[in-house]
Amino acid sequence: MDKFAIKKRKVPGKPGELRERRGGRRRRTGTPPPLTLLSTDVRPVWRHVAAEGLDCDYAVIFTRSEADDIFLRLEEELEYFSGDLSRVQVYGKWYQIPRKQVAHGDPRLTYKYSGVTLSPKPWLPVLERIRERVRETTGHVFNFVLINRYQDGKDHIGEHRDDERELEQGSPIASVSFGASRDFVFRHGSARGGGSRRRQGRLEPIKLLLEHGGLLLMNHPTNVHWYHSLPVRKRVLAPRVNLTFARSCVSARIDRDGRPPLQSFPPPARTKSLHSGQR
DNA sequence: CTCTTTCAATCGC
DNA sequence: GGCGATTGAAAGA
Repeated sequence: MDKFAIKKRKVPGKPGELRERRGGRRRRTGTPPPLTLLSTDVRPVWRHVAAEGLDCDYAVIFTRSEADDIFLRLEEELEYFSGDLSRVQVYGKWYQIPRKQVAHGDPRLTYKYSGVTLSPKPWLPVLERIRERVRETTGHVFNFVLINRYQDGKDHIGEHRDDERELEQGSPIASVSFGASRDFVFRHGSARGGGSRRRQGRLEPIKLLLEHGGLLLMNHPTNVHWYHSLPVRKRVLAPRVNLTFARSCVSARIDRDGRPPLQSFPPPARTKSLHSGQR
């Protein structure tokens, strides 16, 4: 709790109001500080990423050793969705999604992804540790996290916007990365689709490198007009785990008489949406 | 009922 | 290796 010593102070150009205390005297020669202090003695350096309708902040918020430790724990402890929850239909054909995916969050929240309603699994200590650091560095509290694991550079995610309809109005989305660095691309909605190359005055794509221990904060209204993707990178051979934190306001329907909703996992199939055979 | 949005692989350059 | 264009059924507004 006091490991990542911070104190409140307004700092221009920062996404949050919090900033770590500067501890310059710690690096005296001959008296190395305890490893736990050394490993967290980092002040995040924020980079603001802005364009027309795009407002993001990026910083590495974990030291190398913290990130190494967290990455190992994530690899050991996470169990990703499988079966119907990891398949998607595109242009009439069914595919395994080109990555692994799992959701954790407060009980009774739901999350819709490509027509499938996911119930998040309960929080794990390593996830709460990450969430707490994000809160310390941004001032925002999140109640849900969608985790994507990219085995190597062939795993990817196509262009999409994060659906803000289910999020609390105006709340940002925090994307935290561990493992291999990967390119990340924003494209404006008007720059997509056929013929867009010829259009004058179009907005150029914005490319970022998401690093081990890095946090990308996507502020409103970024996700309204800008799409983002994690493109294939054939030369990347190592895995990356990404955690997208959000503040959801969608609790499972019911609540009419305060009855706790039964965990629907998988949700009762109201439609035939998960079956490829029937046609 | 109509309209909009969404996903990933494949092919050509 | 990378990028743009192309492929449609299903869901939700």
